[in-house]
Amino acid sequence: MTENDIFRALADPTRRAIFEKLATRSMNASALREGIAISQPAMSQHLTVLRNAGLVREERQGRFVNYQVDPEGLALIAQWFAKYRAYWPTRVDALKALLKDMDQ
Amino acid sequence: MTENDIFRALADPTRRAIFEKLATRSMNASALREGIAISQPAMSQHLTVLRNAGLVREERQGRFVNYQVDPEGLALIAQWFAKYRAYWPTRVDALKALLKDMDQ
DNA sequence: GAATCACATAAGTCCGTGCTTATGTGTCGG
DNA sequence: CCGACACATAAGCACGGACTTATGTGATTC
Repeated sequence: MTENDIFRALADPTRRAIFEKLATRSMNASALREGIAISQPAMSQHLTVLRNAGLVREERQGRFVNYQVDPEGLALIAQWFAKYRAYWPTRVDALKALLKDMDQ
Repeated sequence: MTENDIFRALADPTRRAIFEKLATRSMNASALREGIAISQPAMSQHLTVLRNAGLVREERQGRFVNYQVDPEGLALIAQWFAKYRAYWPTRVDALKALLKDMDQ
């Protein structure tokens, strides 16, 4: 689970699609395949890459494996981007709104 | 300059090193090579990738080409991460400090 | 307990990509 | 203008990665 693992995991558009789908709600590998044209082994391999990157967590439930977003990977990569926040043209207003959200 | 271009550009550790070096101060391609074991053509190719991703801007100055961080690419990718900010374990205090910095 | 299901792993193939060497293009100094 | 310099582009190669088919593993159902 290194910075490099995370960037390389997110470099693949299929894996980003998987991650984005998991961000809406946690689900198992079969459910993840719905709507994404991909074979079962390919999905399994992608999930392994995402898991090794710390972007996804797995939890066995009988013969199913439930997957969910792992905050650790996101935190690590958010830290990387924070180093360059000076270059972000982010509006202060948008940040204030975000802060308000988090306070609630 | 798509989301995919940016992620793929950042997937390479050498390109991240180049970008990080440029984030400290803008410089030309020769100066960028110092400290990074890389040939001149390889550096040129990496800079092309970073430029196409919108992560870097170039500005001709005589026979030199000065490179600097382009905020556009960072903004686009920051937007992507913002979608998953709900998963970030970011401290509210850290955000408040950031907000304070930006107000100044 | 045998078949089926959900998923992982193995092995092979193909294509993209990062490197190299060689050469091209444009700019400056003498 | 002519050599040197800063950088870009071309072409070829070698490796990694995403896919495939085939098979393995463990849990469930009847």
